[in-house]
This record gives sequence, C-alpha cells and structure tokens, in this order.
Amino acid sequence: MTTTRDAQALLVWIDFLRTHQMLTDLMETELRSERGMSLGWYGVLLNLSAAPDGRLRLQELAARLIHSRSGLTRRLDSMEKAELVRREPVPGDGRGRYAVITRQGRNAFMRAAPTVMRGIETHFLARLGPDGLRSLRDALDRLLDGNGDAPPGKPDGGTRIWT
Amino acid sequence: MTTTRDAQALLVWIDFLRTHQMLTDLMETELRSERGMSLGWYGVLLNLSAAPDGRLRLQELAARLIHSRSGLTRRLDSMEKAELVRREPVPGDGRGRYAVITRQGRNAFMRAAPTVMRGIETHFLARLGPDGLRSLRDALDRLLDGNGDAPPGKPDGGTRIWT
DNA sequence: GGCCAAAAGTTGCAATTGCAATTATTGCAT
DNA sequence: ATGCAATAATTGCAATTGCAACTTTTGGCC
Repeated sequence: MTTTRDAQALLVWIDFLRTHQMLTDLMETELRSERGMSLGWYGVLLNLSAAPDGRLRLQELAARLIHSRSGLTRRLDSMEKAELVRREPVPGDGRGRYAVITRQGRNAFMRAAPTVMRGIETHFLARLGPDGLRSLRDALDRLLDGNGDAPPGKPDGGTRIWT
Repeated sequence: MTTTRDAQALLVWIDFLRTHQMLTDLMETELRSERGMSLGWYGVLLNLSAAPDGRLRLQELAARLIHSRSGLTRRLDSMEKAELVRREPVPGDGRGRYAVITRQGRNAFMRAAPTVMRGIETHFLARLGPDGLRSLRDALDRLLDGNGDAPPGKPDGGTRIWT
C-alpha cells in the first residue's frame, strides 16, 4: 500500500538522483575541459596528497574511493603512465604495495583543486546558501548514520570518500 | 583562498557522493537479487507505465532518463529481447519510434515496484524521518533550482527522472 | 519538384567498470 | 617445518556507457 509519505519520498528520491547526476556531470565536464583530468583521478590525488608521506596502501586507498579493487588497479596503471603516481613495495609485507603521489602528481593536484573548489562553490555552495547547506548536512547525516560503511555482503567495505 | 565555509562545503559534497553511492548500491543490489532487474530497466518500465497508452517516443523516454540516446537504444534492445517492451513505428513520422510497455512489462514492473518502494522506505524515508525528508527536499530544491534541466552544452537536455 | 539542413535512431569504437578467477605472500596451527 | 586458509593485488572477461559517425526521414526554401 502506498501512503502519501511514500509517494513524497519517491519524488524526493528521484530528485536526489537527478541532482547527483546534474552536479557530477557539471563538475566532471569542467574539470576535464579545464585540466584534462577526471574526477576519478582527482579523488586519488586528493587522498594521496592528504595522506602522511603522500602514500597509502592500495587497500586503504580503495577503501577511501568508490571503486572496486580491480578498478583501482587499472586507474593507477594509467596514472602511473602519466607519472602522477608510482607504486612501491611495502617493506614488511611482500603482498602489499603503496601508491605514492609524485611531485608531478602534487602539481597536477594543486592546479586542479581550484577548478574543483570553484565548482563546489558555484554549483553547490552558492545555490544552497547557508540554510541549504545546513539542511543538506542534516539530511545526509541521518542517511549515513548507522550505515557509514558499505552495506554488508558487498565486495569491499570501507569509508568511501570520492568517486 | 579557501574559507571555512568552503572546507565545510567540500565535506558535505563528499558526504553527498558517499550517500548517493551507498543508496544506489543498496537499491540496485536488492532489486537485482529479488527481482533480477536493474534500476535502469526499472526506470524504463516506470516511465512507460506512467505514460498515456504505455508508450513514449524514444526521445521523450531518453529525456526522462539519465542516459544518452545510444545507451537507451541498447537498453531497449535487451528489454525487447526479454519482451518487456516493444518498439512500434510512429504513424506520422517515419523517423521516430515508440517504446511500448508490454503486458509482461507491466507485470514485471508491478512485481518490482514493492521491492523498490520498500527500499526507499527502509533506507531513505525511515532514516530521514519527517524532518530529514523536509531538510533534504529543501536542499535539493535549492540545488535544482535554476538548473532543472541539463547543463548547457551537454548532448541532450531534458527532464531526467531516473537512472 | 529538387536540394539541403535538421531531427530520430542506430551502430562502431574505445574507455570504464565490476565480478570471478588467479598469483603471490603471509601467518597460524599442527 | 609444513600445510592451508586468509589477504593483497592483478588479470580475464563480459557488460555498460558515451561520443562520434552514419542512415533514414522530414520539412522548409528556391
């Protein structure tokens, strides 16, 4: 049985999907045209540059991103070819590898960051306004609450931070 | 220069991405495991079943979905093979085609709808609560406002309604 | 009537993605 | 010390996606 509130929730859900699509399209297009970089690459650089020593185990990195491990492997392949990242063995553990951001990677990140931040300002912050930002944070907190991690039964859990 | 509000906005933006990922993963997984249907197919069936006479020009349908035209063509190919949809010529216009939902398509939709609605209830509505739903609607309205359609310069504009 | 730009769909192609299987390594239990 | 399950990362493969090019049809314009 479909109550009025259910119907409302469906509409909001659809708006949620539309909004996400609109915003990510905008940001991706801008970043790609201005800096020739995808949001995916940006996410890797963001996480690595914030990590101590600019390095993260692949597993840790994957946990912060929204990708499966296989996806990360291939993304790092191309980023390594572009010399934004390099892989290094982990001293104590022969299985693991570090992804390390290179100097060029940091430069690329610093050049890209203003574009992304400007996008967030214009498309996100400016439209929301202080009240909207509060509203959104409130709602997202509720949604993430109690499920901050991946749903059970999914391949790899973790705290996802970027596309 | 990065202000405090900018930094906050970045965090909220990241939460927004994470939330979207978490919710769509949940819904997709549930729908697929319980009904063997993707959210993409569901979107097509939802739109067609709501349309007068259960039919929509491909262009109209594409405009309501979040896909490019080519994506829709191939999705309809597979749905047509599953006999959930069929294509028909448009009387007055030899270029156009209708996508028409079949009886089996309506049945599949009716079976799938409860799963989707339950997902929206449990993962979305229940967590948000009345206040959270209000907050979210408020925020999304602000974000969509003034950009209800596709960004300029993108391939196909339109009112997107589903993945 | 004939021409040509625009519109509707489809298809070729390349890139991205995820799942499952594979390889290499580790650490525990015997 | 040996065997074996668990962990880390990669690779094979198939599905999905978007862009650009292409085909067909339309409709205006001369």
